[in-house]
Amino acid sequence: MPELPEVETIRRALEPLVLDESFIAIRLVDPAISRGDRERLQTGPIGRRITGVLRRGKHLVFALEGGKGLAVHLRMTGSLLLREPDAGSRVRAVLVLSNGVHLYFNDVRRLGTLEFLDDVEALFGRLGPEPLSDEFTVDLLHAQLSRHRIPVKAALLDQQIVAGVGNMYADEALFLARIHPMTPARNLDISPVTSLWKALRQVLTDAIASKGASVSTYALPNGEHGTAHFGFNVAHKKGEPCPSCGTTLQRMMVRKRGSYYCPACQPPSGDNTGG
DNA sequence: CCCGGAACCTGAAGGC
DNA sequence: TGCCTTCAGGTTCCGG
Repeated sequence: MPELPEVETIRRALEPLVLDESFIAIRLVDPAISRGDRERLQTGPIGRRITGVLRRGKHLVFALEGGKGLAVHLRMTGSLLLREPDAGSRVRAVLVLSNGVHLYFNDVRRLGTLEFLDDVEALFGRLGPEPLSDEFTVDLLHAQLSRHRIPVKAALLDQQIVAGVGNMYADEALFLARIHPMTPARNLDISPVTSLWKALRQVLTDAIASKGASVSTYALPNGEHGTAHFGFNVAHKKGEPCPSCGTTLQRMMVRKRGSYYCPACQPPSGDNTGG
């Protein structure tokens, strides 16, 4: 499941391959992948110089001349590959570049999207702060969380509160910060928010260094797998002992999302056990 | 505004 | 063995 570290890893891998090149064809194998107008998606990006590959939250954007862009969202099972996978291929689109590079948008579940952006900044403006940016301070996180009474786990998944955090890294960050996932976001004082801020930055930075977590279909463009999941403390580890205290890790549903946590290290605080 | 829940999608896993 | 149901989760939309 590509989250911020996975998308950032893909961005870093692709940028040197496409910088200053241009798209010469956008082939829609499965037209349903298109978000917005299909005609524009196939014609808009053609011939425009690629000025960079950007990431904002979980969005990957090929920045094009004139403030325009080609946006990719991999959702659950999408990947951008330099070679078409021979087995189990579910190629939904092929991006052909002026230097001969082909990018195969592979996606079993068909939830991923491809969109031509007239204004890249408009997309970016709809998202919350980047957790690894200088702008993202403890005070900003505290301010964002204080506006919501929803469970902190749900708040971390809200892309308008913090951009780029998904289910795995939310669980990992809450574990490091020793915060129960059901704790109402606005109940968190500056002290636990400081712990959460540090945990988010550490978890995301470490995962990027490990080239992302290959727990599902995630792979780098060259087919390589990331190793961040080997460093997970709680995510997808129900029934295993907590690496900190040995207590059996548990899984609970928070807003329909599976949430892994240590009941001893992350005890409920106050009235947050309701479900 | 705030929040919960359904829908989208398909392969894997579990129940009977 | 096989059919059926549920689950996984990022995002968007709808309803209370």
